[in-house]
Amino acid sequence: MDNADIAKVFFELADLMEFHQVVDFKVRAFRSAAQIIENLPEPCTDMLREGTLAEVPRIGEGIVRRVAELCRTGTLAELEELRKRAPAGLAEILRIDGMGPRSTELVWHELGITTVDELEAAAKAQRLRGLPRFGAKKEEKLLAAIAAHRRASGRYKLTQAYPHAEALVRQLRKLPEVLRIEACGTIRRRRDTVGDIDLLVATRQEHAVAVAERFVHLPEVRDVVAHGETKCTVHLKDGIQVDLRIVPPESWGAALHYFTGSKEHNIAIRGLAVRRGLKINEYGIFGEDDQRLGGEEEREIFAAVGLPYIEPELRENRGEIEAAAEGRLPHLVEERDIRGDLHMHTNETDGQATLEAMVAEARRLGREYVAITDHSQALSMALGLDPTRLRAQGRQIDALNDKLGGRPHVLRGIEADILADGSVDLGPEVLRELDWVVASVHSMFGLPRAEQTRRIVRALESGVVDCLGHPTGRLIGQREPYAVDLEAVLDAARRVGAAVELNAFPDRLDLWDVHLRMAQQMGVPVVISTDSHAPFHMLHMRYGVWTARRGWLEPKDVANTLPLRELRARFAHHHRQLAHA
DNA sequence: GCCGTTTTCGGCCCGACTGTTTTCAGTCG
Repeated sequence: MDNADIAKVFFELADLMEFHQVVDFKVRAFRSAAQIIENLPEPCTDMLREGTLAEVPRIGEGIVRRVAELCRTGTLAELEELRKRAPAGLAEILRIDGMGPRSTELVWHELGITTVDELEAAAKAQRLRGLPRFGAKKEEKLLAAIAAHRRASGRYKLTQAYPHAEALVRQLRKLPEVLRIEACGTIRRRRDTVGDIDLLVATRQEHAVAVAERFVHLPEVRDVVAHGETKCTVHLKDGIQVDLRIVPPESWGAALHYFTGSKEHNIAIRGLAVRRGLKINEYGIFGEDDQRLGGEEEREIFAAVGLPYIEPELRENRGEIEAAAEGRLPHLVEERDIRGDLHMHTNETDGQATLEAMVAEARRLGREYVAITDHSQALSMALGLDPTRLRAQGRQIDALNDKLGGRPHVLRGIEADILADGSVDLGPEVLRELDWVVASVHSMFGLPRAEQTRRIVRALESGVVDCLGHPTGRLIGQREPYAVDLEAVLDAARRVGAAVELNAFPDRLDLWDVHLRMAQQMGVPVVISTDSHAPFHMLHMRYGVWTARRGWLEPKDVANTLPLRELRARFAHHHRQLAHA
């Protein structure tokens, strides 16, 4: 069982316990344990074996015992017991907006409702309104929520939601009443997927109603879920939910911190505040007798608990508070640190633009170097290059370099397929003519974990690979990562001095936060690349940088922040090896 | 279930909105 499997069990356990009036704090403890296990930097099972699991904060005796049981038997006796007592469909009902544990339990016990379909039927037949706290309006809202649940089922890619957030912010900023505005929540923390868009506005008290009114009437809004004086919720025309909060300017910093989250980070910060006799809420920092001590700027929140400012991307309660307290917060990489882009395609294979057009865009963006890495021959559906075509492209690149005088410097590269047996698609006699070799898996995603791991490790150990492309192969919302022991892969990369890619393409963002930290801790360089198939894709670099920041990466961890000469020196060993092959 | 410069017991973040209440529970973030 990997960390995600174990986390899932604890999430389910917490959900089921909620139906059975188990002490709320116990449920929360399981849920927080699930979240922590999901994000552990190494396999939970290894930590259990080594006895280090219990050292993790908020993982105690009870959780360790259950993890051991899980490893031994594959399940938990108490989970099986609860599953027998609560029908499986209740978990889905719990995800309907407006249905919490108490209401779900109520409709189950009173009306025997155990599925979303049954809930919908009961609402339509007006059979819910007899229950306490259920009325005609609640039935109506539930029907709408069920429809929304079926439509939206889940989360949006950050790269889908972010432009919406930008557009809404741009429009509201034009209102004279709006003093400050920013998107918070998962958008500001740059998580790869977001459930909704959180907007925060600062305005004078007397203007709050007017701002809320303007917001719910924006042209993008399809329907209004809630419309209060300080809080509104709407759905946009494409289904995404937007929450707007309105606060007075003196509360801006406190609210910005509060609505940026994460929830776990906020709880930890508030816990520190409580110990200092302070109260922090979205309106400010308060001392004895509720005396207001600050909250206009976000920095004041951290200062109140004795910490330096913590970047939003780090706020997941994954050690950032301890790091801040000890003065060892990372100096996160920024987009302007990026000097080159080392993965892109042209219309020689499956790209949409010519070599010249791609390089022209890189020049416009001020890149110092770019690597042209078209597909290799094995990827026939993308018209992969054989040695002859690759050499012809190389001559074109040489000519372009002469013409542009090295602004940017264009590197001859390839994205070579890693074949089923772990060999690299092109031989050393061809690869030695190149400046940059990316190797990627594009087939046989379903191999068993051990085999997939062996395959990728073998490709790295060939010694000809500069960078492993999109190491997990996931496509957000479409394809799960392939089963692979990433720690073993990273260890192989470290041994042979290869980099791993952070693929900035919106569907991929692969690697992501947990892996990036693992790579950093193991000393494996990361390359942030756009995998561009068209000139405008090069703008996706920002998504890659955001993801890198979530992985605590500093410029020194990212190889393409290096000047070209140093980059070449760092990977020269592959090319020396090739020359002698 | 977890945790401890106030504690091995007794706390555990906090406020807005809604619908149904005749004073508030449930839900959400």
